[in-house]
Amino acid sequence: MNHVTLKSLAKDLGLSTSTVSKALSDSYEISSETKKRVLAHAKDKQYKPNQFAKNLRTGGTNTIGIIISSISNTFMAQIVQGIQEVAQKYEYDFIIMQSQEDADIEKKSLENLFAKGVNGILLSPVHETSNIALLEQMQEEGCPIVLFDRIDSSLNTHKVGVNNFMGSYEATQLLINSGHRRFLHIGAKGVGISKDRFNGFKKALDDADIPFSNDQYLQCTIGDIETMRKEIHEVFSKIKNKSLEIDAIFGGSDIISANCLGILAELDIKVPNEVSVIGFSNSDLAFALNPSLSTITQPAEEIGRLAVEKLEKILSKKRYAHIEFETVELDTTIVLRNSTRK
Amino acid sequence: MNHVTLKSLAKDLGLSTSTVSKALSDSYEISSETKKRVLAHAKDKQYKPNQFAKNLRTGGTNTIGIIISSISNTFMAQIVQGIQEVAQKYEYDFIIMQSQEDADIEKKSLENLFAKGVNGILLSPVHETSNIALLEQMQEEGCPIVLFDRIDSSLNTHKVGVNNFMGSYEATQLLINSGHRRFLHIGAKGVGISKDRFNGFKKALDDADIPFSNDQYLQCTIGDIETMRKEIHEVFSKIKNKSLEIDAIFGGSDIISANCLGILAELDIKVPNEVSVIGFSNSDLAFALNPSLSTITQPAEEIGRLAVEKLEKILSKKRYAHIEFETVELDTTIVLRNSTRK
DNA sequence: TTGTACGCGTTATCAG
DNA sequence: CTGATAACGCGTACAA
Repeated sequence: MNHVTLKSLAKDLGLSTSTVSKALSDSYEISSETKKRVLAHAKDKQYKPNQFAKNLRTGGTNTIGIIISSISNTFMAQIVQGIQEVAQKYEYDFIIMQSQEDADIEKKSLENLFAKGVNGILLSPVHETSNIALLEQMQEEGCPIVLFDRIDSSLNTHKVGVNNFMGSYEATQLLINSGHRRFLHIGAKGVGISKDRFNGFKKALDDADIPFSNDQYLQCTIGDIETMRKEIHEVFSKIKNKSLEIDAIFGGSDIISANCLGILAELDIKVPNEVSVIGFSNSDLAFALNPSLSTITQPAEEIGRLAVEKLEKILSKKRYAHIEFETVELDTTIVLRNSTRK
Repeated sequence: MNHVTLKSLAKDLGLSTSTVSKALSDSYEISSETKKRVLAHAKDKQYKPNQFAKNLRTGGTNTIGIIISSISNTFMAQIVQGIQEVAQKYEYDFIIMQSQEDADIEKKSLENLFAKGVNGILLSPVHETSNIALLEQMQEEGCPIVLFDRIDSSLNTHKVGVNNFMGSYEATQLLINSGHRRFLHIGAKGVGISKDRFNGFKKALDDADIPFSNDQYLQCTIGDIETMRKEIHEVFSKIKNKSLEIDAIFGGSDIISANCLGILAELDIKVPNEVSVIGFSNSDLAFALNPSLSTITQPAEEIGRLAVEKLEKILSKKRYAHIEFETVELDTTIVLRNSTRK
């Protein structure tokens, strides 16, 4: 009684495999009588179709590939949560791969997923130009790509993320309205959306006629956490010894924001008395920080959900050729906690 | 030029599919001359074997299933990182599923993975008795299971985790040595390893003749974060209004520890002046908290790596019958930061 | 050393 | 409404 297959079911019931197959897929060709018999027996025997045979036959895999920078990033984990939710709905499996902010690893992952014959890929690119040629080729060969989070790539496809410019603009404006004037903006080097975030920030300053000089903008290394900390530490030291006057720090990503607070504590710079801090962050721990961290929060799960929906849209219409690609920019939410002066 | 298959390669080279197949798998039956030709051509054509056909043929899938409570848990994310590392080495893919602390979802996930024909499963069980019967059945039917993190299950198999008793014992002892006497221990309700952690804690107290009453032990709900916070908040309120005298709080898991700090800050209970805090935690943010959180840290990635190695061991020896299962208990590391008085 | 032929479990086509 | 048959791409006895 090893494996229950179509054949074994057919034998049990005195039917042919094709009849059983059709019955199980609720084909109109089969009498409801037979369907009932087959279904009952299949359930009884706990029949599970062999996915590989199915995939081999149909060409599809019912699997989508996901490539993110790192799984141990709260924001990404939340997105994956959303992805899983909708993927389940459409009965997709998914394979997660990590690019670790490295374009070469990203390339390998893409090729790997493609070789596995995934139906489509959800990608948060390493940077705006990484592997564009490969991605285009994959699209042509019938493997649709949907970008999420980092949606500044020049690839022509669906993109799902947030309006980084606006989120940044509004947060900055809030800080300005509560009296902050000398800002330090810390962004991620080489990441395109960092530019949008910086631009939103800068626009708010300009609109309020607040001066800004280049030493108020740090583009720090991502991918290597130690280097990042060192870079931030260096600038904060200047704040500590008053060679750089700052009253508000704006962290451009989840990881940057978290590290800012830790380093400020190390240097014994009081938050928010000496300096306010606000940052893009989706960590549940933001509230646990002391002072709790004011954040610009992204609808991470919604990004994940929408990304799958977009992919499904392409997948379901594959044959119908021409698709109008769109970019969805969701709104961010600003949560003011205790790291910012009122 | 659609798909490159064995057949197409064979045609190109004027060979048969079987020769090509054997050449590609480096069979001794094929002349090194032919092998070179085939390999070169295959590389040229970017031939990728169809996994589904291969799997269908061989029965295996080269895929392992992973079931964890939640992907947005730093500790689990780190474990997955370790898993990925070793899985890559053995050329395994992996599918991640989340049980969300729910035994029914765990069951569905197990069945799903089994139906997919994964080679084996890495599982961090919802609790010590969840789905034991199913797991045993799956093992019998040739799907090996390796447990990690929560290794108190009665299932007979390889298990990889940490020595929770000792980690807890030593941490408590440290706090005792620095003068703490009135402890509050917060564990996760229904999770077996919480008992080990509590027992280690209790033993340290006993060995030092420190009295302990039941209201110094809170078993809080996991799976629903709001409920957890409410439960913790309630107890901490007693500390605040002095109806419960406590000078040290011991958080029994990553999530618990983080929430403790947040709630203490909310209630304006000074750490470590009024109360010291130490907790099991693997969050990178521990250092970013203010005061930074003293932690008992688990070698998460190593747990992941070892778990895959154990699984591979079973997989490679499948035919050789009798396997001696073992339980690996790695050591924890205590990192004292500023949340504990010296 | 190479080629032939079959089967893994499924779906799809076509005939009955 | 049902059944025989082919095919998906691969690996492997077995034959040459």
